[in-house]
Amino acid sequence: MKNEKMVIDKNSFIPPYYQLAQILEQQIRSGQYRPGDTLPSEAELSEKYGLSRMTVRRSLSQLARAGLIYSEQGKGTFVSRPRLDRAVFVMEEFHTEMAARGLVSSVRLMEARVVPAPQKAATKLQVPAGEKVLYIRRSLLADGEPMAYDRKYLRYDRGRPILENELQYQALPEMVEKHGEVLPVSSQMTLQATVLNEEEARALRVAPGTPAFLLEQILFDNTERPVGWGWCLYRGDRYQLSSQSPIF
Amino acid sequence: MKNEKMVIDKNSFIPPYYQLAQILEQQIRSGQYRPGDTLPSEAELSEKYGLSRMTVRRSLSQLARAGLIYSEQGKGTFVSRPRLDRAVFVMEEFHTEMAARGLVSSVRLMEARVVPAPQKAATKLQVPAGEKVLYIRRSLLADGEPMAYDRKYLRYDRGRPILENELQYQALPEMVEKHGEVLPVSSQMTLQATVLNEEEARALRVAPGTPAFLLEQILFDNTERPVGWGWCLYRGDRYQLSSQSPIF
DNA sequence: AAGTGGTCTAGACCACCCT
DNA sequence: GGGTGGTCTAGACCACTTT
Repeated sequence: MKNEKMVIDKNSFIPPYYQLAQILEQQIRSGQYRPGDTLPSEAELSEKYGLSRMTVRRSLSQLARAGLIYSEQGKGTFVSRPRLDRAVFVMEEFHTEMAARGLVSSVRLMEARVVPAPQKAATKLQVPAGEKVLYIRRSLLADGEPMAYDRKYLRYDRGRPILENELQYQALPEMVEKHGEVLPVSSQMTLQATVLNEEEARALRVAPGTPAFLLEQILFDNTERPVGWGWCLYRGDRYQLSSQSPIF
Repeated sequence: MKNEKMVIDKNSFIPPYYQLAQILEQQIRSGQYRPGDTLPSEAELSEKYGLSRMTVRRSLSQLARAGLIYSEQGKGTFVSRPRLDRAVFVMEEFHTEMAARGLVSSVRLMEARVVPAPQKAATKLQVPAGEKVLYIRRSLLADGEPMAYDRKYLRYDRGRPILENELQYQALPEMVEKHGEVLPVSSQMTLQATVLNEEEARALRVAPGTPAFLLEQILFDNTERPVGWGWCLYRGDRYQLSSQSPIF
């Protein structure tokens, strides 16, 4: 096992803080430092690699953000135990996701009406039951094949005419802004596993009973007021989520 | 609209970099700076709040990590447009999840055998087909009720006796370590929506056809060698994932 | 040329932990 | 008290963008 001291190349295009982070990461992954081990102190690393302490700290904080190490004030910096029991799944917006798969995505508007808010929608949108809201149903397609089925209730404060091509092509946030005259700034989503009923299966052109992801979404404006609510169903036979490593 | 200059309280227990981050965040969320707007330059903020540029940069990088702002070299720092179309779901380990819900979790070992690796398992574990591997089936319970059904194949390099209580109570990473004598350091998971077949439904004591999350997991050691593979089924009627805001 | 963010330094003081 | 990490400063040089 070669134990020779790695050095920082100050003429490299790679900044020193990044070089040191790579060196330490390699030493951890190779087992030179094992989970629970204490890393050299910041002062030691600073001295050893000829960097200022601030630069060393930047390397360490990068590794800490990635979950590889953690620090305790007064005690030291330690190698984390691997957390295999925790998964992070990122669900990208439909068009982004399909583009990444090399598919051409499109949207088919199935329905867009101003309706009296049903009880559940009124509750979620915090409007009186029966208040006029915008209800839309859309089919999200990849290479012409339905992949997801989106149903949403949106606040509809002003009597602004609905332009069909806006609904066809715009992402939901812009739609809400156009029609409710407010900009949604935050959202809350839950993901469930479900099976499609007859109507949903018909919309997605699959058999009833097919498994699906159910994504429920609530949109809020900057006063925490809900401005949109609904669900999007993703075909379970075409959709899966992969765990992502923490960003580095 | 009060436009009076907020100030940093240097005697506060809250560090200045955090105070400035809070001030800027409030100004963004209140709409004082809107998406796309340019924030004051680092030099201006430094002068205005009486902080060094490094401290100002720390505040800004915290907001950038949270996704509220972003910087472009030579141009400036800008307020991000809200990304409502992207959801991050975190799936915690079973015991952690149940404890958070206030439930008492337990594990029931249903089967643990050394078997010749089936084709699929051999491929995933990168061992010859028919090689001896450890196969386990476990039921994960909350307050005595089955919530998840876990099936895994593990490499089994040494002829070490299986201690049943280890399988009962230990998390998977430790199990792999004990029996394969290697420490898994990374994993790869995919999440799918599915419906339970008869055997799975029986294990979870629900009706066949019930929706479920299917979590497939591959564990790797530090040489990228797969040491474990299998699936865990989570009852769809009891399990849902909620989107998390980016860490701040 | 002037303004911006990106990186780095060499110090400093503090809070915390251990012995 | 000596070692650790947490925070902050006042400069510096650089790369990039805009004027």
